[in-house]
Amino acid sequence: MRMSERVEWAAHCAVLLALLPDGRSLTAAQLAEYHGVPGPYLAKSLQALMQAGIVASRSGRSGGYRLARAADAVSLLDVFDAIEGEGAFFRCTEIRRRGPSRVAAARYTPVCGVAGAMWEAEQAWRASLARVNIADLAAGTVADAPPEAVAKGVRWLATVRVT
Amino acid sequence: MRMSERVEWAAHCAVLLALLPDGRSLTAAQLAEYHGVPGPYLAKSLQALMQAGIVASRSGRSGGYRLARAADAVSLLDVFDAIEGEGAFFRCTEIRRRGPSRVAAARYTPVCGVAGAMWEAEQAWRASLARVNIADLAAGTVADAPPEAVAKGVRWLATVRVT
DNA sequence: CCTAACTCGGATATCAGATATCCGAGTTCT
DNA sequence: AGAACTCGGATATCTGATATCCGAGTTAGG
Repeated sequence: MRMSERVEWAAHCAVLLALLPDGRSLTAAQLAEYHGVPGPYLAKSLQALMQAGIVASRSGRSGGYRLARAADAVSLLDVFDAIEGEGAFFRCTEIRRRGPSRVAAARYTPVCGVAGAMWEAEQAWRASLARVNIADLAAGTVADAPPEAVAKGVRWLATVRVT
Repeated sequence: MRMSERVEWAAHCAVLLALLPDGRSLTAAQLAEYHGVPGPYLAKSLQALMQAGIVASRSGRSGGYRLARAADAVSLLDVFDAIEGEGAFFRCTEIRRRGPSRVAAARYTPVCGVAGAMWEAEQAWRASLARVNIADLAAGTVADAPPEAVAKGVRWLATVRVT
């Protein structure tokens, strides 16, 4: 069970957008270049972030993407759900209601023990991700990154066409 | 991101094996019939449980599967890992080290913030699953199942060929 | 001891979802 | 008003999961 790489891309894009100066935005192609990922495919993930209301896009000649709300109001869980969809890891197919021990469906408890345990674990996972927001990650990235890498990033930002 | 149905099958098989009378075992075909799932494919999952040391198999004319150790020594996490493999949900591809801000690899912190948060959430998920063992699930299944379903299960067990 | 039947285990087709890409609709600046 | 550039949804390719089969090995019985 592996999550899509696009979650990683989307998270890093959100962090970069959070670090932009006020009013500045970046195009999908620029975000792709900065992260070294295929541009047309990254666009698909940006569309998903758009539909989830995490980023806002502006069309036309000076268009681009920016965060749609404050960075500390976007959790890592929001980003994950935007890319992967909100379906649970575990989907109970009610196999207890199949086979020779089957009785009428109404007689069973609402959730079987296996599904309940899986659901509880998933809630723990979601709660942990919900505690992390993009502002935290952005601050951590700047603090932890090699100073030279930050400087190169700033230089790159000065180079690219302003949108 | 969805886990394989085989995890559900494997968990229910482990529960059923835990409920068997001492010394009794069931063949792959019998386990498949009881759960209403495709036999030859379930066998693949049983092989995975075998390699993980969760169940033990006996070959030959009176062969079958039984739990390899006490039911309370098998966690739901053990079953999950046996089926899905132990690879993490999130695999960091180090995109921070790509693109125009790249510097020498040695200058970076060991784990980036995004990967760290993902890893922590995954640990919470695993810890929750590790707290649930097959003996608990077996007890809960008997307690929660409709009495008639339990009776039908016992009758079925008396019907099938003893291995 | 030999036979025969039945079991598990790994190798093999089929299919869905993810991956990667392209072109059209719409918008903004000149 | 025109032109160029942007986003957005529809389209090929491909890896991994799904479902199945047959052979090797083992056990009970004659």
